[in-house]
Amino acid sequence: MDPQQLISETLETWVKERPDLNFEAMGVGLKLDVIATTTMGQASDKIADLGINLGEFDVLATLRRNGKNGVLTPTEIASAAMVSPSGLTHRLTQLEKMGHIIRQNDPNDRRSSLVRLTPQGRKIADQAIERISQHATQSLSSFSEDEVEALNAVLDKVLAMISQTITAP
Amino acid sequence: MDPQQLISETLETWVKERPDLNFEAMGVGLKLDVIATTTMGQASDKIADLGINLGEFDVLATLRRNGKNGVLTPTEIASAAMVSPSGLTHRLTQLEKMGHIIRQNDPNDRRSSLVRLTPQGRKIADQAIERISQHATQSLSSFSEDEVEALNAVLDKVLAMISQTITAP
DNA sequence: TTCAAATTATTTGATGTCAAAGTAAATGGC
DNA sequence: GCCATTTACTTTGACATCAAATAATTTGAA
Repeated sequence: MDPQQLISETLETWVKERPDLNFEAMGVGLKLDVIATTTMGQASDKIADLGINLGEFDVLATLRRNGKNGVLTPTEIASAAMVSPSGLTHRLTQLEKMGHIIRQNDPNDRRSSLVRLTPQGRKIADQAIERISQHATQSLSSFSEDEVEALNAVLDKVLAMISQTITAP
Repeated sequence: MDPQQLISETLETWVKERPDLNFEAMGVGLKLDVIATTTMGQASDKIADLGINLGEFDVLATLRRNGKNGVLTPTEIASAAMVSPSGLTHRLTQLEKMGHIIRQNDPNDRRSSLVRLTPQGRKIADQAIERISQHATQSLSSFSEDEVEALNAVLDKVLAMISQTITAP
């Protein structure tokens, strides 16, 4: 069913069943979730034929963005990609199988390792970021420059609020 | 790391590495994703001690909102909750174990079944929706009424655009 | 110096999800 | 009325993720 209609019906019926509660803010959350899920799903589709998923792209992108040599430790990647250590291990294993990264010993700390982007991995990362950024731009193409800026501003404000909540629950 | 800072650093480094691409829209998507993920995580935490997760709550809520008798078929629930058939079966099994729903035979169609909310399940659904709606309201408490309305409007516009994309890929 | 505590990465076990196959029953064109 | 098609739900298999436990190593305080 049409997501937009689904959400508005959900809110309407809740108001009818529980008129004592306020659902306006929850509606915002619901919409944000549907939008994010849909958008990420579309982005995932855009790079599916490159053989990687969004989580793996995130790792390649983190290495690619890291400029110069494209080398980081797993800990550094995990913190940048907001993924658990175990989740990262799995992603690195997959990417290594595909030849997009290699794991090397860290000469300074034998507990750790160095993850290095291969030329092939760099190529994949570049193709993926091109498609993803272009798809995003296209998705917002009916918004004016001012509207995008306003959207960015309000999202920044929400993000700032969330950051507070995290540090002070 | 602070999500807001993480996103802005990500965008900055991308601009530096790939000045040929436009990352403004992608930034919007990134922010939406982080906000949605964080918000849903917090909502999940709010109901964790009720023994249900967000997906299970979605099923209970769908039944609870359905007014009068709180009876729906699995197909109806799946379409309202935007979950796959297999995912729904699992949720129903869990909820039945907890005693929040019961599955009955559909007298009119023996392929189908009727999912009925128990009084206990109704109580859990009511507690959960109270907490979730209140948490959402609190999360947006620093926004004015006008700002929330503006936020809603822009999200509606994005949703409308997404609905188009889905039907015409 | 020595050893307990912290750090780093991986493994393990559990969860939640989906796609596709499987099972069962209703529907409708002929 | 018959049988292929459609519909409805469940089961199976695969996958990604996380939390917790584990193993190896470094660090730092006594």
